[in-house]
Parts: sequence; structure tokens; C-alpha cells
Amino acid sequence: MDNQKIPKPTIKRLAVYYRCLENILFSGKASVSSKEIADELGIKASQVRKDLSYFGEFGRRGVGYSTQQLLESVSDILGMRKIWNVCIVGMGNLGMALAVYPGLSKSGFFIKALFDNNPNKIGIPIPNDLSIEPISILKSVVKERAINMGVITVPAEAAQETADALVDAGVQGIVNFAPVRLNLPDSVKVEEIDISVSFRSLAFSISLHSGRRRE
Amino acid sequence: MDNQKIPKPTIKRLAVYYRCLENILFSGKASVSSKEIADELGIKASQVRKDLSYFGEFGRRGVGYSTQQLLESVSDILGMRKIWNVCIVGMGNLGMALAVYPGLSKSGFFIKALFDNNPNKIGIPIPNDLSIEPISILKSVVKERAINMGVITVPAEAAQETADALVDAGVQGIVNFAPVRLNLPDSVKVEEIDISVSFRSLAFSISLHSGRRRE
DNA sequence: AAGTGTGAAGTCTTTCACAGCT
DNA sequence: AGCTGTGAAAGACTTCACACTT
Repeated sequence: MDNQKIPKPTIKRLAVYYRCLENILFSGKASVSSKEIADELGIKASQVRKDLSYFGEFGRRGVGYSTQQLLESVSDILGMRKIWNVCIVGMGNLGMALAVYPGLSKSGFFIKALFDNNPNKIGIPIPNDLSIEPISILKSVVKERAINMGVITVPAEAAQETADALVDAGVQGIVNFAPVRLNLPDSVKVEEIDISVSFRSLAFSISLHSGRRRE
Repeated sequence: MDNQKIPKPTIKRLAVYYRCLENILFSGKASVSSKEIADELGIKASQVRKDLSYFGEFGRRGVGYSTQQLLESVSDILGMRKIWNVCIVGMGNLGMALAVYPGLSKSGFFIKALFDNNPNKIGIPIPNDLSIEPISILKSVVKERAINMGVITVPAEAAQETADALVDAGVQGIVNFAPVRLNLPDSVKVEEIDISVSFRSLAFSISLHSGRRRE
């Protein structure tokens, strides 16, 4: 039950279980069953159990899981004990929104630097006593502040060079909001978030189920 | 090749093909092969062909696809001929960023209204000659401006009631940025974007490949 | 020669179903 | 009686491989 390959969908769901367990813990429930988690998320209980089983045995048969302990185990699995220091490159509206998004620091992702190339933006103050710095000093800042994750919110044209700069500076992972596929070494992990793609998939689902032929 | 079930991953990829074809067309290439699209996206050519085959035959054997025509066909499949009028509920930083995000209008999603409950925000002007209106008038505004898609950028606690209001007003789909699963009638489609979940999955991938046991 | 369209094979993921613990 | 953990079955998705067209 150890040395197996973890399905990618399992990873995404674990990140969702974390959120769900936080809520359950907050609501005061000390123990929880796979069925309760599953119902909350609209999936099957066996799915929850199978996902967890890739990493160990966390529950007690006949009883369920300790909410607290399971949350800790999931934190561990997700690598959330580690300190994640994050920088954001590209301080347009989206970059700015992320810089002050409370959900990130609440989840243990600390924004340590903001970069932009526009000279007018350099130095303008941001709510969290951060300031915007020029991309030219990215490498030294990343090293100095032990930044291990980068966020790309620059325009599509600049995304690859930004990614190259982040890799060169030594980040281990990149969250990419720019609508292009990045070319990266295997050692650097990437997570893509393309907002327009989500809108288009939604448009498709609506069209399929209300216009067009029978599914 | 018609009445089949379309795999969900196919839908997401079609939305990406669209983006890719726009670039190829812009670069001046009048025709394109499945391999070229696939290489651009880091997938297999047979995947591209199979995805398209669910909807018809768009290419010419031995030749490839007309970039222009394929882009049009994909637009059609994705329901992008339809006019999508969008409202955003919750004008925090993220809502604000989306309100002025050029990627949406470029893809045919027109922001027609912005709502918030904070009285201090009502009326403040936004770059695109829009203004923020109170949620109390959501239903009438949605009907009046033929809004058919809603975006939820309110805090998690308020997300379900916002969704209920949007459904009651008659939208056909919702893009939900709040970190909760919404309960919706089957007739209303939803697309979830949970930014923290993406960060956590990234943290997992990094931890798996650099710390921990062999994959 | 080059490239599509597609059944069939292969792989990955989910769900079932039940042994085993409390 | 209730709920976990997990092999095995079912189902979903991807890739192969090749007939077919230009």
C-alpha cells in the first residue's frame, strides 16, 4: 500500500479533503466518517477511503476517523508542514488580488515578494507591508528570502521568460495563470490555472444540455 | 460518431485547443495538423483527433485542418456563438480583477453587472463604465440585461445564498471561486476554481518528488 | 508521403463488495 | 451494527495501429 503510483485526481481531492476537514473540525465534530466527507463533496465514500489508503491507515474500523488527526495526516501528505515562501511575478489586477488574498496565507503559503517590470509600479505599497520590486533582482531576492514557489501573472507573451527566470532562481514549483503551456525541467512542478478555459468549458456544458443534440 | 458521451477531459482540452488555434491563426499558418497542436500542448496527436472525432470530421486526410475553419468549428462546439452575458457577485480584489480582465471579453464573455452588499462599494466607478450595484436588485438586473452566467467571488459563508439568488434570477451557469461545493439544480451548470486547492496540489507534487519515499 | 478518422487494445480511475476490526 | 481498508470488477479515458484519402 506504499510504493504505488498516486492517481492525479487523488491529489486534487486530497487538497479538497483538507478544506473540508477544516470546516468539520471548526464545526466541532471530533470524529468523521468517509461517508460524511463524501456527501459533503458529492462523491462516493469508497473514493475517499481509497484515496487515503494510498498513504496509510488513518481510521478505526467500525468507528471512523478522528477529525483532528486526519486533518494532520492530510496536511502531512500534502506537504503542508513545510514552509512555502511564494513570490508573485506580474502585478496587474490578478497579481494584486493574489497578493492580498487571505486564503493563501491561511493555507500556509506566505507571500514574500512581488515583482513587476513597470517602473511606475515599483515601490508602491501593498496592504501586507510588501512592496513591488523590479524583476531584475528576482534571483537574489528569491535566494535571500528562501522563496520556493513562484506565481506567474504576467501576460502570455512574457510567461515563458518569467518561468525561466524563476527556474534559474531555484523555485521548486510554479502556479501559472498565463494562458500558455510552459516548458520546464522535470524537476520543477507546475500547476496551471486558466480562467478563460474554465469559462469556455462552462459555456460548453450549458450549450450541450440546453441546445444541441441529446447527450 | 454522434450520440456518444463526451469525456469531461475532452471538454477541457477543446477549450485549450481554442486558445492554441487562435495563436496559430494569428501567427499566419493557414493550415495545421493534429501533431502540431499536440506538440504545442504536450499531448498526443491521436488525442487531438479523437477529441475532435466526437463532434464530426473537420480535417482532410493527408492534408490536415484549415486553421480558420477548425477554430470556427471549435467555437461552435464550445457554444461560443452564443452571447454570454456575465455578472460578478462579490467585488473584493478577485472580483475586481475579473471585472477588468481582458481575457474574458476577448473570449466572448461580456461583463454586464457587478454586485456587492457593502454600501461603501455601491456606485464606485470601474474602468469599463460599469458600476457596482446592490445584490438586492440582482434578479431584476439579470433579467433586464439578459445575463446568463454568474461568477461567485464572495466569501465561502455567503456562496450558497449567492448561488441560490443567481439560480432564482435564471442564470444557466456559475463559475464559483468560493471554496465550497454548491448545491444546485441539475439544470444549472457549475465550474469550480479553487485557487488554494491548486497551491496545495502543487505543494504535494513538490514534496512527493523531492522529499518522501520513491513515487 | 503525409495526415485524418476510428475500432480495438491498453492503461488509468472509480466503484463494488466483503473480510476484518471495534 | 457500523465503518474501515482493499483486492477485484467495472468503467472511463488514452493510445495504438491501420484503413483510407489527398
